[in-house]
Amino acid sequence: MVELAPKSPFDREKQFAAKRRKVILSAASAFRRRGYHNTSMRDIGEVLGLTKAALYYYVKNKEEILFESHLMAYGEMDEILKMSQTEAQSALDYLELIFRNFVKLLTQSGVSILSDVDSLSGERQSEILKRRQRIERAVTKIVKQGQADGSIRGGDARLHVFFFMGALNWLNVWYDNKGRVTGDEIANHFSLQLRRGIEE
Amino acid sequence: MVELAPKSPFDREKQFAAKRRKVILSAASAFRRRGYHNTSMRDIGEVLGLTKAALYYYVKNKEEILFESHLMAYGEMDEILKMSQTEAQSALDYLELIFRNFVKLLTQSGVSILSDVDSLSGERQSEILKRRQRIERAVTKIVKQGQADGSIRGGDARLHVFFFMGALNWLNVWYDNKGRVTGDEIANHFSLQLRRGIEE
DNA sequence: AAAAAAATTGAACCTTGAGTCAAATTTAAT
DNA sequence: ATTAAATTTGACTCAAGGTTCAATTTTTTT
Repeated sequence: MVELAPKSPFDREKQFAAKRRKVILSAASAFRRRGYHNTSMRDIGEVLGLTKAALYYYVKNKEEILFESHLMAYGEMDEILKMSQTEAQSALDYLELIFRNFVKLLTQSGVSILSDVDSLSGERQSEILKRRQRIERAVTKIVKQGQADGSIRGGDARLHVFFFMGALNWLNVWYDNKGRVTGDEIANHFSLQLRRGIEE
Repeated sequence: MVELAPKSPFDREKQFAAKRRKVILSAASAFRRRGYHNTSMRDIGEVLGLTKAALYYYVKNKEEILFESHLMAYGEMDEILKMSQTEAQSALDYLELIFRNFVKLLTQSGVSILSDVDSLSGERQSEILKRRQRIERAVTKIVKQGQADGSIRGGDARLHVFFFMGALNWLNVWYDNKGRVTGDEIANHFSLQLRRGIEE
């Protein structure tokens, strides 16, 4: 409840933004575990010691929370994709690195890929789908590069991608921090399985 | 609306069971596409030319539909798993075959794996989770056999399984019969990627 | 064609949970 | 300490959608 006391006159906005972010992250985590519709505004507030009414001070409505949590996840994934590719490595190496970081993102940060896209309506839904597509395209592009540079075997690049992106999404369903398997172990295992699955 | 006219006095039950099954399959398909909570009883009825009230002649409530569609999917998967394993083949070959059939099941029959398990309550939820576990265990067992007979490389067998089962579940999200890729293509592609990913 | 059983419906009921708002409380600034 | 702004709340409204049921229509049986 009590945070580090802010002194300078202008962290107002920051303070607000930070708490808003907390709301969204916390909600996203609940959405991931229980699903969007099985999580009430009351539930979301409770975790943070707030009434559901208080949430509306930070967000316009529930859908906005879902929307923003999607944005957040895809934002992080964009960051990972932006990592500069070392010249030396093959496209496969590059892809493996990206995938490893995706796994880390999902297992170690609070961020989670969400799938209740259908609960978003109109513009928001299509924006999120565009973001997902953009990521899929970027990854597919790398796969194609790999097929060109000889590090990745042929075949429908999109199918290659769907396969291992599926593994990633499914991770969200079963992975639980408290399990015996650590995020690093998963990252290692998964990136090897990815590599073997598509290498030349 | 009009079906083949039944004659014998005893297809009553059959008739009823058949229509009930239709209701469930149709609903399952909608759940898969739009999600459980984004599909109203009205929606479900509409597809079949029924009022939502009529549905209650066939099912006790909405949750029962979700429950039964899960059962149906896992029932089919159990069937696939029951296929006798030819002595000759390695565990990896066997696994590949099973996986291929899983993919076919999801792309070609109306059956779909559903994920709204959290919308089931109490007993039902745990029964479904048990069924899923049972399948996962059976598959994991095959992987372990493969590691023993030398056809599958080492590593945490459960992680091997989660990876490609993820691909399977994700399939449900993006695959659409009307797309350019056929179910067979996917089956071929996926089973190869599975094999390569874990072979010794 | 009448009677019985099966199937379907329209109209209501009821619960849940999202969203609103004026008032109360807490925190920061003077 | 006082004031003002920021934050939170309790009580309420409202709509959506699941569920019920008596009445109606359709189908089957005799």
